[in-house]
Amino acid sequence: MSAKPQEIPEGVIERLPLYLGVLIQLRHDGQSTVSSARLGELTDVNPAQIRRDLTHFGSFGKRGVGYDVPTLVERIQHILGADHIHRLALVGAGNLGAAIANYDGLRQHGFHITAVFDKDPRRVGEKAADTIVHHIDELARVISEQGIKIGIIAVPPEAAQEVADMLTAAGVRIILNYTPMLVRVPPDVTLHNTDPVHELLHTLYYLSRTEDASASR
Amino acid sequence: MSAKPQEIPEGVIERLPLYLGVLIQLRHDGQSTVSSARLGELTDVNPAQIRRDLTHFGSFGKRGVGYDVPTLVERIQHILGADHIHRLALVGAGNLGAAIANYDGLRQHGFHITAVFDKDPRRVGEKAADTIVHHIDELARVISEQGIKIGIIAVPPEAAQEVADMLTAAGVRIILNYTPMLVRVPPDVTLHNTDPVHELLHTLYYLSRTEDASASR
DNA sequence: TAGATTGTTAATCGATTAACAATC
DNA sequence: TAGATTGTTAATCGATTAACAATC
Repeated sequence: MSAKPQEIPEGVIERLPLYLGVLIQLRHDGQSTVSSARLGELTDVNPAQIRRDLTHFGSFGKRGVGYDVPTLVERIQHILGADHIHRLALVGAGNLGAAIANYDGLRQHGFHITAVFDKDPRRVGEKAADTIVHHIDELARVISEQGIKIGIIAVPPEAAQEVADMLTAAGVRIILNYTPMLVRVPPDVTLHNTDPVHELLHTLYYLSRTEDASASR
Repeated sequence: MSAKPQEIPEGVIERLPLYLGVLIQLRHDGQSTVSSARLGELTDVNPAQIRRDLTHFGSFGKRGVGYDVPTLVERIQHILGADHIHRLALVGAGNLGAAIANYDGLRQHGFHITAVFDKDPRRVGEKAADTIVHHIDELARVISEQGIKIGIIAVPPEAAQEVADMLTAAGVRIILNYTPMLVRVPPDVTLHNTDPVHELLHTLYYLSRTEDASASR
């Protein structure tokens, strides 16, 4: 009630995972320290911006030296809440679901898929990630038993809204939607859409521009 | 040389696909006109912002009435360069590749996957999207023959950079990278990374905040 | 100490929004 | 005409960047 909520700009939070990715790479390469200048090169972010972003959370560097890589990794992980394990629910065990389940980048960041659901009885009982595929009717029970707060939707588009509703009702707070459907969720649930079409349309603009330029006599 | 390049803010270009998605939905529902106010509700964007965004490209509305839905759809598609067909190359025919190939949201926006490649000889010759899987050694030939400018990387992470290099060398200008690897491309190639970890880490911050709040005594 | 690089302030820049005259 | 809603200006807001004193 006395500590103010410290309104952090959205842009800062978006850049932290970017810094983190590069820092983990640096740590892996055995770099012990890194300057904001070097980090700026690697992330295409202005060094002053990096320093300013970090000061929102404290002072992590040493003047004249730079930032200690392992320490900064831990600090950012802590800020993001990525310093402990999170259980995920994956709904849909088709091609897309299988790709996500096999992807171990998630595990490296502490995201463990501990529940997988599918509607198709033939897929129920199969292995996926490190668990067994449940029928979707079990969703509410399994998710609340495990206290899962993060869900991934990888079902056919027409089922997306229904699945989102089920996840929400079961207590999920973050939803990653891999279908192109716009789904509605209550205000206290954070939704992220991952639609290749969106990205393509966006970049397409720049392609059209340069092609027009070279095509125009 | 005389018409100035009309520097359009990045944010504007990012929002256009969002507007387009909703407008296509509205058109499908038979809505003939829409106001910026209504569009604002549906997209969570300030109506003034929508109007201002559109004026970068002309005046498409009618005062007192709103915007004609089919017309605005066509205008935005034209601005983005999505008013004609684009051929795509997909590299990687595993689970993820198959999911992308089967996804018909791409086709609806004029993105046709006309070339698929894989390293595994057992997959070569299989059907994928509307075409046959080629061996990756054929990549340069097929892409340049078809004049493909957009490529999707859906291979194991360790091969990402190599594939990016091959695509770039073959003349591809836009790359969608579905691996978690940070790949390097020349400045005239636009790269988009789609990494679930990034999104999750980002949203996680907000989850941690609210949980801390309720957990702190 | 001299050199380097942070943390932080102040200046710049650009994007968002409110307001309203134009006009359908 | 009265009501609605755009296009556009001007005001606000916030984010980025340059600059530099603090300090390792």
